[in-house]
Order: sequence, then structure tokens, then C-alpha cells
Amino acid sequence: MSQLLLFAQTLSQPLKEEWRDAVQLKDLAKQLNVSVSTVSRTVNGTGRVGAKTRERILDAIKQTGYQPNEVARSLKRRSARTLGVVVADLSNSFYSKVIKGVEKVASENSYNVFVCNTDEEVGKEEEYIRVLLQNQVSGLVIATVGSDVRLFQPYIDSGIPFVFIDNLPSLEDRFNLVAIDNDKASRSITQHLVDQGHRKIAMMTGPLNQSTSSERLLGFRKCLEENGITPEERWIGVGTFKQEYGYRMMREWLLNEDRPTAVLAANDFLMYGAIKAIYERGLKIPEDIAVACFDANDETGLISPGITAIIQPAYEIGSIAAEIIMRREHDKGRKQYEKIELEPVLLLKQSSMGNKG
Amino acid sequence: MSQLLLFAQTLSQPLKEEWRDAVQLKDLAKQLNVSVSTVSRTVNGTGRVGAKTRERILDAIKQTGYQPNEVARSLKRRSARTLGVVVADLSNSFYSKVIKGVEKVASENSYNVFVCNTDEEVGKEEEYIRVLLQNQVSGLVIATVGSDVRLFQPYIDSGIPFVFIDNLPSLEDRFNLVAIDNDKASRSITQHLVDQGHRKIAMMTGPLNQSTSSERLLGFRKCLEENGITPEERWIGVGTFKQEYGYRMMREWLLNEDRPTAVLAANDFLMYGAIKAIYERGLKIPEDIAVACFDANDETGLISPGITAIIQPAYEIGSIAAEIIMRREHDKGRKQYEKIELEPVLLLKQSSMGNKG
DNA sequence: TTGAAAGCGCTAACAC
DNA sequence: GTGTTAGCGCTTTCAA
Repeated sequence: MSQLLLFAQTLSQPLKEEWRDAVQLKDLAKQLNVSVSTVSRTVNGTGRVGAKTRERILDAIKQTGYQPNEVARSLKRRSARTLGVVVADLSNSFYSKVIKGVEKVASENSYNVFVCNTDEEVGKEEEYIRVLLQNQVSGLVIATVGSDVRLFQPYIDSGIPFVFIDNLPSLEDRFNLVAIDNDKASRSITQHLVDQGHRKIAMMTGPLNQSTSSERLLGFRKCLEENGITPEERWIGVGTFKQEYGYRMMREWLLNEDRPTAVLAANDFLMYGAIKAIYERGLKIPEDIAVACFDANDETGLISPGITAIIQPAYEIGSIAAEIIMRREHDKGRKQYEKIELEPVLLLKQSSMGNKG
Repeated sequence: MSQLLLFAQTLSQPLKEEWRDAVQLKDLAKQLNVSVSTVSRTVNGTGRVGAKTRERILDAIKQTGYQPNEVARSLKRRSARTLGVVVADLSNSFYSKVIKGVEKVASENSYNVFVCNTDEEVGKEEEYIRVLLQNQVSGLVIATVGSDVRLFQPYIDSGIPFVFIDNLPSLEDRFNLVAIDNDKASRSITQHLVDQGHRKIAMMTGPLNQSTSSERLLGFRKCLEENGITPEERWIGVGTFKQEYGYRMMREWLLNEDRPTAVLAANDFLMYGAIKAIYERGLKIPEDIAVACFDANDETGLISPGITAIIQPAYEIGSIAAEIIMRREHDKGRKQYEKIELEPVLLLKQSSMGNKG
């Protein structure tokens, strides 16, 4: 009986503590009677190593399943081969596509990706950027919700590439950017509403310290003016990018007899909220009110009515952002900033169609 | 002129190389004429430090903006305060909620989260797990798509907690699990279809090596048999979890005169594909065909028809998984495994309602 | 071609 | 209380 017990114990925990630590360079070195540096060289393929020594080492690596400790490497290298991505909301398909884009380029270059979700909170955003920098990321892709970039200016200046997407930082010129021209995009979608015969057009958007908000609002205003329409201030809602605000704002507009015949929202969540309010009021889209927004991607094919929207090339934004960082990795030290503008698509669907003469 | 140039240069690149490196412990130590260990102690709040020394140090930290190098800490500690999360698809709202759940618990404990996206590819999954382990993560949360866990058995045995969610690994007993009872959930949603009067019920699911697939299929079969219905093999589709497969399979079923009156899909993407096929065929939901699936979350409120579905508590799955890891961190070495079963919700919507007597 | 040794930035004994 | 020092696991001169 006691033998059996012993046996079982032996099976489940072979040598206790000894086994807990993964095999490392010096183990291989000792085992093969070579120096750690030789092993290191063959692992990395740097420097010359005798043919048969290399053989033996490669063999042992396979046998033992040796895996280099990336943390030690990063410390030595003083840079983790890692990209940080900071987004406002992971469940937002725009961001998840951006991330996939970053991911693709990163993995092509054997980099890893650290993804952080800020829930649109500036505090969290700053915290995460700090943490990522402390972790020696090679570069950052940030959809900022307005953190004070000056906090990180030392890092930016020290050459760690920051690539902003979506929102511009409220700051100087020393950063990279990948985004669409929000002003222009907003003008084009507003123009579409005007072309449908609307003149009483409302717009809802997020906080104005985010450039996506302010630029989209600006484009909206410009377009109306170009068409000889004076924007009604009461029909301009500035709040958050969340569904709930879209709902509240729309409800308020609908309380009044004199209501807009079309609504533009600066993102899809706002629009979903707005639509809820419209339906609650018993109104029809687009007959009573036409709607359009930014970023309404319908993955399901079942969203009804289909929503007219500006669609950003999210995946490309992510991959290009990552490529910028990779380029900076190669010509390190050269302080150079890229601003890349991508072309969005205006997708026309039922929600805005049907002339309003 | 030459003065001006000099001035400009001075502004943009102060001391060249000197500035590139962030301030570190020894800098503070030198500057304050104390030892690095004293500074380290006050940074970490470990060990006693004289009141005024501490003051001075804290001051200097604020002045210089010193941030500890996490990579060095991790190396020393032999563990990065980081959780790895491996999911099949970031754009899937189920997973993004899981991630948010993990994230919450992690950040409460000052841990970071590494998110990896496998695109449902086993190769990528194995690669990412390897990379995460090389990066000394404290634990892993994995929605496996079938990688060979034996590859990582040494790590599991060495005490790094693996928490599986969603899918079970095709292996032994030595792992943690947080999931719903898929068999039971599947039975309950199938029963609902039966209760609506359906007897010709089809089911489509993903690869059977994923337990979510096989268990859901099993539950489906059991339920039919319990109700005295013999499952029709031609109406059981085993393929992938992607929309395209749902579409193809459904189309095939609809080619035949004798078609199912209800369809269950093992996830929402399959269902969206199926619905597309149903509409293309000019059929109505639920009048001609009732549908139901797993995980159909409608964030927009606009998906029409509303889809009857089993909703998993995704956020909780993520947070509980992370909590398990945190617990293991505290009682390190103790090899103990937790299997936690959460209760899903059956959400009834139009897509399956209306008796079929 | 190979090895010895000096760190990367930090923590934690262990002395004083 | 505070300082000295020995690593954490790896890479990379520099000699041999």
C-alpha cells in the first residue's frame, strides 16, 4: 500500500521544485559542455558556430523543448518586441478591426500585441499608456479619448513611436497619424442628406475634445452653409459616443412639434440610441426621419433598416499604423512623423433614401 | 542666421543621446546620495526608510517622472504581472465581453492583459500560447480551437494556471474551466423549438473537435430523442463556425422539397448565414422556418427578426477565469483545479415564436 | 570557433 | 535605516 502511494506521488510530481523551472541556456550549455554564449549564438543564428557543435545544440534544444525567456531578452535589448494598442471600446467593431490589422503586421514581424481597453475613460487611457511604456513596448497605436499627451512627450521625444488613429491628440505636430479626413467625410454624408431634399437636419456627436467629434461637426456645419442652410443650434447635440446619449438627445428633439427630418450621428452607437427613440415615438425611417451615421457596419446582414453610413477602412488603419511603427524600428533615432489619410466609403442604404422634396 | 539654426536644433534635440534613456533607480540614487536599494524600497513601499529620506526620494520621483522598468521587475520576479487571453475572434462580441471581464479583474490586481486573436487557426493558437509563456505570463485564459494541449503540459504542470473557457481541451483533468453546460443549454433551446410544435428540426454546428460543437450537438440529439423524434442525419450540419458555412448548409437544405421547419445553430454567425439563405429562398421567419442559436447578442436593438438564443454570461466568464488565476497566484504551487459552471439564459424572441401545431 | 565576463534595471538578502 | 551585492536569463563585446 505504501508503495502504491509512493508510486502515485512520484507520477504526479516528479522531482518537486527541480522541474518547475523551464530549461534555460546555461542548462543546455552545461549538458553539452559548451558555453552559454555558444548556445545563445546558435539559438539566435548570430555569429559563427562550428557545424557539429550547432548540430548538437539544435538537437538538445529539440529534446528539451528549450524556449528563450523573452523577458530577459527584452531587458537586454531594452525593448520588448511588442506593440501596444489602446482603444476606447473593444466591442466596437471598428476597433476590433483596427486591432486585427495591427495584429497582422505585428505577427508578420514577430512582434506581439498588447491590447488595452479604456472604456472611453481618460484616466484609464493615461494609466495604460504609462503601463505599456513601462513594459518597454516598441510603439503605441492609440485611439485617444483625450488624454494629455504632454504627459508622454518625453517618451515621444525619446523616439518611441506613437501612432494616433481615429482621434488626433490635442497637441503639436510631433506624432504619427492614420485616419480619414473627418471633415470631408462628414461633408459628403451631410451633402447626401441635403441631396435627398432635407433642410432640417440635426446632428449628434461625442465630446468636442475628440477630433472625430469636432471635425465631423465642423464638416456638417460647413456643408449646410454651403447649401445656404443655417444650422440650428438646438439641433446640434454634443454629448458622449454612447447609445444612451443618442437616445436621450433624440427623444428631446422629438418632444417638439417642429422636428428635424434627418439626423446625422457621429458614430453608430449614437444612432442606435436615436433610432430607438424614433421608434418609440411611432415614427418611421426614412419616411418621417432619415438617418445616417459613421461606422455602422452590419456584420449580421439583418439590421433593419439598413443604415447609410461612412465606413472607415478600419483594418487598413490598423495595419498601416503598425507598419509605421515597424519602419521607425528600422530607422531608429530618425525622428520623422507620418500623417496618412485614408479614404472612407459612403455606403447608401434605406435609412436615408427617398426624396423629401 | 547660424545662431537661429543652432537655437532651433537645440530646441528639438536637447542633448541628443543623453535624453533617450528614461531615468532609472541609480540616477535617483546618485542624485540624492542614497543607495539604489533605498530608492527601490520607497518605490515599492517595502522595508523601512527614514521619513525625510523618503520625502526627498518621493520628491525626486515626482520631479523626474521616474517609472520603474517593468521588464526588469518581471525578470527579477520571474513572472510578468500579465494575463494572456487567447480567443478565436476578437470581433465576436462574446469574446470581447469575456476580455472585458478578464481585464476588469486584472486591472483590479494591477495586472496587464495580453490579448491574442487566433482566427480559429490551431497553428496560431499554439504559437500564441508559446509566445505568452515565453513572456512569463502569470496565467492564461484560453478559448481553444483545438490545439494540442500536451504541448504545454510541462507548463501546466509547472504551476502556470491555464483556464479554459468556452471549449474544453481534448485532454485530461488537470486544467481549470469556466463555461456553461452546453449539453443542457442545447437541450433547453431545442426543447423550446419542440414546444413550439416543430418536429422537423435541423442543426448546424462547428468542428466536432471543439466541445462547444460536440456538446451542443449532443444536447440537441438527446432532446429530440427524449421527445420521441429521430434526428435526421441529413439535417445535421457539421462544418465551421463561420457565416459562410451557415449560408451554404442552409441553402442546401432548402433545395429539397422536404425541408426542416426549424433550425438551431451553434453560434450566431452560422445563424446569420442561414438567415441569408432563408431570405434568398423567399421564405419567412418564423412562419416558414423558425430559427434559434447560441450567442446572438443584439447590441443595436435593430436586428430583425429578433433571434431566440442561449445567451452566455460572457463578462462573468472572463472575470471568473481571471479570478481563478489570481487565486492561483496567491497559493502558488498548490496544484488544484477549478471547474466552474455558469448558467446561461434562454432569450425568447420572434424568430422562433408562433406555434407550428 | 569558442569562452569569460560585463551588464540590461531591478529586488532582496545580508551586513553595518 | 541604509548600503553592498548577488543575481533574474539573456546577449555581446573582447580575448583566446
